[in-house]
Amino acid sequence: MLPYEQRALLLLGLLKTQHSHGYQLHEFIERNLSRVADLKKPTAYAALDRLCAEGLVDVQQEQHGNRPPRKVYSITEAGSARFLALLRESLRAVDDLRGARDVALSFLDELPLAEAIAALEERLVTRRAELATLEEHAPRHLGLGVSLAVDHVVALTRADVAWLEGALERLRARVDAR
Amino acid sequence: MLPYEQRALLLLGLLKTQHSHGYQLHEFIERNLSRVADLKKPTAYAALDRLCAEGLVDVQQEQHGNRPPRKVYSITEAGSARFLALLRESLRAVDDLRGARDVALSFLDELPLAEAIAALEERLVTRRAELATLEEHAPRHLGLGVSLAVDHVVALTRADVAWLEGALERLRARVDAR
DNA sequence: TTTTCCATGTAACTCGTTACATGATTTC
DNA sequence: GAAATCATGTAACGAGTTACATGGAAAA
Repeated sequence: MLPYEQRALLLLGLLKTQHSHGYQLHEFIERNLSRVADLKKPTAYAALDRLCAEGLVDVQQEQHGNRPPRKVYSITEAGSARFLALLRESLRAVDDLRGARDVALSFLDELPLAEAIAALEERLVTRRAELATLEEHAPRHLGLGVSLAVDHVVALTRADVAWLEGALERLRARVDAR
Repeated sequence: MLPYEQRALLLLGLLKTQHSHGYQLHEFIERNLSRVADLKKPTAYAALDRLCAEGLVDVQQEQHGNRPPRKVYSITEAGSARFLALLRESLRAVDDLRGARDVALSFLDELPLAEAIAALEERLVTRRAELATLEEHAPRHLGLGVSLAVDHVVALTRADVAWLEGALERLRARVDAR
């Protein structure tokens, strides 16, 4: 669910530290960076192919015993340069904070108040659960950057929880006022 | 940048109040709902075609003088039912809060600290400007729902600003500590 | 007179997802 | 003997974007 540029940044960034193969990269992302990014397996493989075609990484086939052969990627100089350029660019830019589901909020009035409240309560439960997951065993040994990134997601999630609590309070006040 | 379901919800919701043509709908969204949703013209027209094909809306051609003919859409009963179903569903669900640009945060360490700080300061300026835009002349006469939706975006933007301020403070402390 | 507004679209493009395929190997 | 792991992919699908096309009317 990342645009290609951010995928490239992610993969190049990981390859800068360790040359490794697709499976390994994907696994690392799922295990350690899932709080920050979400990269599907086929998308990751395709991105690596493309990075290769663009000359940003090199490949070597590797085989251990008769396990499936690996394609081990390592970053090139062009890749390093690109990584830095992407990093600078992306660090400056902002993401759109409008969620797709906010459209529904706009039509809240069309639903009986009690039902709207119930729906938002479900939303709140989900978010609180997410927040709990984010806060327990967050990755620590991965450097300042990753901590900041996770912290960012946590901050936004907390804000969403707080907003939901406030909104629910206001809506409940409307019920009582009848 | 909305998935089809949310586009459908948006268009059906507007058509519930007023039957109107594509141009008008798009304009209304741009003018009044841009803080919440972003729907491109070709995407809107395509969505209306599709809603029509699914029997959720009806069309009639209309012509005034010799201005371009209009396709005026009105919601069907199936459309109303669908609207309510989508509304209930979407109100309960949560959006993913991970931004694409958070990947860059993860690699902050790869940049000289001063440069990272400068980049995030730019980010902060942009967000503050967004926040100002959001807060001035926000739509009022559009009902509780829209106010809530805008308020939600505002809350998330404020949280992002606050997070950036905190992060910058911590990073500056690191510079001073050298 | 040039620009903007009205009103609809098409075409070309990139993107990303899901589901499936393969085949050996280690673990339960 | 079944299931999960390792490792790579393909195919089919549908979404959404940008840029362009059209053509009259009103506004600057």
